Amino acid sequence: MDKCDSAVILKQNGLKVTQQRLLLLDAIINTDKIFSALSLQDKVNDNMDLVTIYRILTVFLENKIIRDVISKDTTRFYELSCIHNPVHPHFVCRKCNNIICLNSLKNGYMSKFKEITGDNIVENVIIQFTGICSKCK
Amino acid sequence: MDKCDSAVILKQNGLKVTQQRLLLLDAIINTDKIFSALSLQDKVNDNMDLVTIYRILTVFLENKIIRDVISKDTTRFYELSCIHNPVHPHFVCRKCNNIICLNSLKNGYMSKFKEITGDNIVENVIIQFTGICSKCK
DNA sequence: AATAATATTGCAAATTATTTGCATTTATGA
DNA sequence: TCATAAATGCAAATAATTTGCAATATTATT
Repeated sequence: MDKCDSAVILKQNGLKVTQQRLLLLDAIINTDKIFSALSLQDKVNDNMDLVTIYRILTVFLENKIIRDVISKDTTRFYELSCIHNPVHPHFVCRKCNNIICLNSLKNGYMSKFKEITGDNIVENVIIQFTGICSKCK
Repeated sequence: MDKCDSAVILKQNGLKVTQQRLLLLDAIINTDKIFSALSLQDKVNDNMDLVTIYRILTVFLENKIIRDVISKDTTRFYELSCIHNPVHPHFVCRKCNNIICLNSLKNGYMSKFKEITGDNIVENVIIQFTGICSKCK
C-alpha cells in the first residue's frame, strides 16, 4: 500500500492535477486487477461522467501511466503501468472470463523470440494463456 | 492454393452447406491475413448481410474452423484455424496498426511457462509482439 | 489573494461494432 | 417431392466509445 502518490504521478507527467484525475488514479492504484472504463466508474462512487473517464484513460495511456491488456472481449481493458507492476503474462479463463495476472517470466526468454520477429522493432511482448482457471476447473 | 475445401470442412463439422457459409469460408481460406466481420463483407462481393457474417463467424468459432486473434482494437479479429495455419505469434505495429503473422516458435518453449501458470489449466498460449513493423520504421 | 488564459469536464448526441427478434427462405433427409 | 428445422435478411436494439460544445476548474501571473 502507498505504492504511489497520485498527485506526484500527475505532476511528474506534467499533467494538471484535477479532482477527477486524482480520484481515478487513486482507484487504479488501489486495484490489483485489470480494469475497464466502466469498472472504474463503479469504483469511484463519485458520479463521474463516463466520457471523462474515457478521456482521462486516453491521457494516462499517452503518458504510460497505464497500459492496455489485450483481450478478445469487445471491452477495452487496462492495468497500472509502474515499477510496482512490471509487464507480466495474463491468464484468461474461458469459463468465467476473468483475466488473472501471472508472475513475470525470468529474464532470458527474449532471445528465443529474436529468430521469429525479423526486421520488426519489438518494443513489448505480450503473453497470454487461455484455458480454465483453478477456481473453475 | 487448394489448402482446404470449404464444402468438405462444413460437412466434417456437421454443418449445413449453405451458399453464404461456402462464400465466407472460401474468402477466409483465400486470405493469408487476419480478418474481421467487416473486412470479410468487403471481400465477398456478394452483398451478404453483416448479421449473417457475424452469425456464421460464431458458428465457425464454435467449430474451431477459425480462432480469435486478440488485440486492443475495438474490432474483433479472427484467423483460419487449420493444419495449414498452426497457432503462431503476431506482431502488431503501433504506427500502421497492422497485425502481422509470424512463424511459429519451435517446440520446447512451453516448459518455460509452466512455472508461472500454476494451477490454471492452459489450453493455449498467445504471444503477441508490439512495436514498429519493418515497413513503418 | 484575485484574475486571465487555457485545459478539463459534463451533457447530449453521434458513431462503431455487435446482437436480437421475427418473418421469409433454404438445405436436407424421409 | 415435400416437410421440417435451421439459416438468412431486414429492422431495430444494445454496448462501447467518441465528438462537439458550453460550462467549469486549474494554474501561472499579477
